[in-house]
Amino acid sequence: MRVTQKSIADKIGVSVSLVCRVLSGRADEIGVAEETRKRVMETAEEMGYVPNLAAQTLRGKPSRTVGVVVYDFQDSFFSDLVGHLQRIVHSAGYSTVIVGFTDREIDTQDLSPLLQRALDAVIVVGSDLTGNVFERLKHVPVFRIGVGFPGESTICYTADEERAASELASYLKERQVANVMCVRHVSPILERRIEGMRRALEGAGLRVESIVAPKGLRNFEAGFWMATEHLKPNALPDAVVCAIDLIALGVIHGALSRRIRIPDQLKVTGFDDIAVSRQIYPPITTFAQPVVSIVERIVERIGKGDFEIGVEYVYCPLLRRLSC
Amino acid sequence: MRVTQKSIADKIGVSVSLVCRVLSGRADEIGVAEETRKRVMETAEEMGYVPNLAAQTLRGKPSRTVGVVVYDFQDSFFSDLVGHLQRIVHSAGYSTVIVGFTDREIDTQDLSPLLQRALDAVIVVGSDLTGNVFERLKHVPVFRIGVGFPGESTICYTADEERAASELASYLKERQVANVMCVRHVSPILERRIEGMRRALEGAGLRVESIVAPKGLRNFEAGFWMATEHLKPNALPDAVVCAIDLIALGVIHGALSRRIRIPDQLKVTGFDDIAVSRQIYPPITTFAQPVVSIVERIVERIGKGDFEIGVEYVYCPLLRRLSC
DNA sequence: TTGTATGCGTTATCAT
DNA sequence: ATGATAACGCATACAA
Repeated sequence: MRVTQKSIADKIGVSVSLVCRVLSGRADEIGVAEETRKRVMETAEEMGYVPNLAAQTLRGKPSRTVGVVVYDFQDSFFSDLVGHLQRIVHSAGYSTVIVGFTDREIDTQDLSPLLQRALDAVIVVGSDLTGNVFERLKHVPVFRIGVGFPGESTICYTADEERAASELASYLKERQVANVMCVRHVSPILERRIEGMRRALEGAGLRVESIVAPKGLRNFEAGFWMATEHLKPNALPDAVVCAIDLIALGVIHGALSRRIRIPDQLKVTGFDDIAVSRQIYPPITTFAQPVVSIVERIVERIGKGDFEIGVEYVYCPLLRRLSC
Repeated sequence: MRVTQKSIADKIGVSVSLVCRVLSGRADEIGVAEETRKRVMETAEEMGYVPNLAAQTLRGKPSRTVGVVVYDFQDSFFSDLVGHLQRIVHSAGYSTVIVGFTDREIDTQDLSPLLQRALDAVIVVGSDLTGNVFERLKHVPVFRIGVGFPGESTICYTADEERAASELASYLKERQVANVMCVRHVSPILERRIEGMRRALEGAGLRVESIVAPKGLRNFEAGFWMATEHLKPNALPDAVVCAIDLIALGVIHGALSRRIRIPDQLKVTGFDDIAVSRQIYPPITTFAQPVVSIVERIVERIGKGDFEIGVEYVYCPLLRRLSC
């Protein structure tokens, strides 16, 4: 049996409420004999008392628990993000209950770990989630990292894709790129991002060809497929632009395996700055999403109870690396 | 205010206990008028009733929650693992409370999210954790993925490193490798693994040189440092053997950036088969830890309440790929 | 300075 | 077939 306030009280022959007052730290506030206080503290320590969260929660105490919904655990952008999130949230004294999905629709059943609990907030990571997910989470503030959909009641931190696109256009021009290929994809969010890039590139006078990956290919595979099916060594574009690093990774893998040299013969760009992008050779030119500061801001807002709905666009600096 | 059994009872003018019986599914078992049953169900649905986990837990119902302790979130072996774990655990009807650390000692405070909760089990992922972590988790069965330390009361699934080492030795011999470099490292667990490999390689008649990375370098950086500081283009070893893929990734990055061709001039091997190892070019020859089946077995055992202490050695097949 | 009583939401037991 | 009551562990208002 686990140690409760009652077991402590019984042991030293006082009442439960006295023990409670001491343990909840308001001993002096209310007035408790110093000696009693000491005895309670010592006994609690000695017996290994740990407060029962269920009981506290039932009494209405905030559980200091944050729910996390992760769309695609296979994309290391998200799993890295969860790592940071976990660390930052925890150092602010919260714990995390995580629910994740890869490549499938979410149903209500899936969210029950979050619905059943008293949560201080929910953080949704990953963009390919539609509105019905959020309708179930009405009783709790929802923060979202990624692109939201119109009319949703979340506090959304989104990459400033427009600015990124225009920065990319200038950079490619500066590097004498004239012909570009884009990898298109089933994900509506990535479509949107790559479409913004296409517009910016064409606006800057570049020629853009879009390659649509077959349905069912995941990110890396889509990039790999594009490289093996559409990169003709004798008619290469100057650059391939990708919506995320994982796709770029696939392009680079496909290109290198066909002995296409990067970046001499072909430049490749991504988005997200996942760890691998720095770890492969050549490292990928990409945009850094400032995930740490986003998460820090979110945790800070959770602490302050600042839940004002809205979208904030976050600047993602271009990291010029060897792939481009 | 959230919907409770009481609010449902009030609305349709019956007692709470009746509502409870219907909602907990034992309506027929005890005897409830079909019509009443229906009305309760419909009202609950309509009002959006969700059982209060805290109350259920307080009553002693298993919370169907599994605690997860992750040592190094930056190593994608672990973050991938968390993804699988999350998925498998969840599809068996459990939720996960995750606690993570990177590069620092764990103190009791850190574990409080786990200690406070009623957990069905704890799964510890990552090996560089000492005994005092587990002492605090005496009241709950602990499963461990990775190497345990002697005398610890956990149910441990460990890679069969001995078998892997001997497989590696045969493979390298088969490939006419005579001189090998090993990257050594501060982590005691990785030290142990690489030491086992060294023994096997020398036993097979290979010459092995160990390079010790400076303290403070993390996995990738240790590999990178080794490649840039110790690979002399005019005196290369035939192969570099690494304790994990992340270190191998660093070696490969360092080698490629110095125009050393892999695998013609230098072979590189890793361990873990993280996703990147397949995604970079050339892909890394490595050992696959069967994480999915390990996690599945653990979840199955949690369900059955089979908590018999012990160590199980798991076969990790060698995946022959282009880096070697 | 300390103790008693009450309620959070759910459920098991006993009573009607 | 349905209702009343008590208990889980904690925290508070109130009484002593």
